[in-house]
Amino acid sequence: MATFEFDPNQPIYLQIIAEIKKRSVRGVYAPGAKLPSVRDMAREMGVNPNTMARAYAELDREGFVFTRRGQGSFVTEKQKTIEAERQKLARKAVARFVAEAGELALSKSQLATLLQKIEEGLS
Amino acid sequence: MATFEFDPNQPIYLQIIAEIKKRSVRGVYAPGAKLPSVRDMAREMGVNPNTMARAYAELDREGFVFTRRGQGSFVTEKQKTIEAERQKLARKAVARFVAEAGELALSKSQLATLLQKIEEGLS
DNA sequence: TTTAGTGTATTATTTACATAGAACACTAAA
DNA sequence: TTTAGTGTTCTATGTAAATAATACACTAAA
Repeated sequence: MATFEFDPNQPIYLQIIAEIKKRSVRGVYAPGAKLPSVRDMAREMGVNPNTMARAYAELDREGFVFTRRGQGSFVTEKQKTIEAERQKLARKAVARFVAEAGELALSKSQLATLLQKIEEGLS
Repeated sequence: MATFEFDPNQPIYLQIIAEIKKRSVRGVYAPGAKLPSVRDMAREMGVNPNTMARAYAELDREGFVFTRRGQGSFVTEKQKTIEAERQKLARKAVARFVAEAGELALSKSQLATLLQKIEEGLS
């Protein structure tokens, strides 16, 4: 199976947190859905259960996930929270792109070309 | 002075490498220009000289910088290399944005709104 | 009550990163 | 030759992340 691809230059538990949020945002996990158990998800992604437990605990602490001891961990039922996460991630993506474009001192024409590529890449 | 802002979740030496490349791409350091000494740059960015030395050594290994022992380190004189770096970074920025948009399952209208924001943000 | 499946906690080990401090090797100029 | 300014190397220390192995606490169902 997959064994998720991790960026070796970023803590794994942070990448797991981001991945679970993105899955929730795009509906892979519905609001209130039960997440795979710590051990199952660890096996699925190819990491140590302790690392997965850390990710789950952090998601719980943030309120994005709620945990029932003995039962499992579940994505929040609040659609508002999930929708807020989508907006947050979308804004961050735009902000980063704009920042990077600035840091490269791209000309307007160069930027226009890139934006066109984006639109084409999604058609 | 500045004491550069580093992301605590990414190795500092990698962020330094990226920063020097971006400065070169946007002309802060001209092709062939002498970089500040390891000790000066370390002081400027607020890191340990050993960390800066690691960044310089890596840039040298990549061929983006060349070093003359006893004289200093210099940005490559090959404009081709710098231009290639600009293109690489630009492509990466676009690819990441497209990937993130996909991971969020944004609708076409949502994406169109974001793209418009980008164009506005640069006008 | 027993069992299996949950999350949680603990201890130990390894590795990478960053810092600290010092020394070395080379170059250019006084 | 001496000095100052380069990059380079070395040893030591502290910290965070990840793994490994184990045990504990709770829940639901057999």
